[in-house]
Amino acid sequence: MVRDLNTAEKIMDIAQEMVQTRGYNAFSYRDISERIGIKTASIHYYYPSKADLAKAMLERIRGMFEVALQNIDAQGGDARTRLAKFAGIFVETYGDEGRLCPFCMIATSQNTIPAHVLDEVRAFWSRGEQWVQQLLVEGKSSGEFEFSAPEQVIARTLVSSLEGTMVVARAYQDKSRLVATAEYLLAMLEKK
Amino acid sequence: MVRDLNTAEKIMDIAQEMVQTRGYNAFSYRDISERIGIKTASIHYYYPSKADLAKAMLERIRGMFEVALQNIDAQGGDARTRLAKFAGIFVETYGDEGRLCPFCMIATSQNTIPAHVLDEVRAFWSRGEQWVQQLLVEGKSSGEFEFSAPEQVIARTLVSSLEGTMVVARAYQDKSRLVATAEYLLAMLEKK
DNA sequence: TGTAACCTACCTTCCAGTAGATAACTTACC
DNA sequence: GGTAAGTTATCTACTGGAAGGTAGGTTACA
Repeated sequence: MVRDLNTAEKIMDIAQEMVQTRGYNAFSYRDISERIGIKTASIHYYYPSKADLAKAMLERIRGMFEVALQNIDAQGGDARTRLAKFAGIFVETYGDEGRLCPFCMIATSQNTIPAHVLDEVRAFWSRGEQWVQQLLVEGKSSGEFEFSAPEQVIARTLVSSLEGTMVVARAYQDKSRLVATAEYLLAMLEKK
Repeated sequence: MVRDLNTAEKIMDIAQEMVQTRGYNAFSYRDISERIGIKTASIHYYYPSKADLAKAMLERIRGMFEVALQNIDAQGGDARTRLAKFAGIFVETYGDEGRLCPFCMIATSQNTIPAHVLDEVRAFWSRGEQWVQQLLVEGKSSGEFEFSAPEQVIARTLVSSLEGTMVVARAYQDKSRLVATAEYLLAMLEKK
């Protein structure tokens, strides 16, 4: 028999896609099993419970997110450019088929999941907000940005606005809504 | 026998609360039946399918939203005040227990519901955006607001940002995130 | 021989939805 | 005013399927 050492990842890939497109409570182990051709019991072998699967999936995405942030930092450039790349992560996630943010999807299901899964969601947003906040401080002191509100408020607004705009954009099947809002939010920070 | 003429509304009340707190795919006719003390078959008498229930519920909320908008207009006041009242609708919806926007919740389930239910979601947002856009035009011509982006982009951003911020605020159980973001988004429109 | 990676078979619970009965009230008509 | 017919709102009982999860067996490779 041909062994596939990446079954665990395949499971997560499909779970992630389904969370992004349908939501946590609208996909089942059966859905996954049919897609990759194994039985549902085999999925339980890798992820004993659905919450375990969700948590592992969110951990993996957080890791990828961290890499993306560090890549942006490594590439350098001015604050405006880096912030645009940050927003670009959300636009890329949305893709062509309207994939929403997995953390946002889990957050909308928060009263139906174990509390420790929600820890992942907060960890993701807190990290993103912290990264943006730092960038705002830099951009302000370098004179690129001009604003009077606290960096924390602006950073939080940026992140949560992108999350919500992904949801709305998909309802209209209009990616340009996401792009336009991202551009507007960034433009507001620039010197008049 | 004592008739209760409001069973249909009771059903919708509970359905709405559950959509806001748990999401469309995380509540059942059984949940409702247990709460109001009737059998699930009786709920089907009023709303043959779950999608019918969702649609009726969204229609009702849109009606209440329309009334709220007209009340704001009727009360008058400057553009900034009226826009703050608009944002206040979202803050009030959030309440003390973190109730999310029913339309946002349905939108995150969009690939699991009939298409005509999503029409309600778009109708809600389109109406809100249109109202805000009109207000932005007024506020700019009166000199209250100052901005260079198209009114449509700003209106869309305002609405979708509030939606997303409700989700994030609930994850942190921190209503002040919602209030702070609403204030920031409004402050950005004011003359420097 | 041990273990990783599956499988079959099963359990319990839940789900949306249907069929058909029934009791209570309303209306129409004599 | 009495009664027949229809309507409303609820019930019991059920269906077929899907859900998450478990127990224990099998296969294949190291």
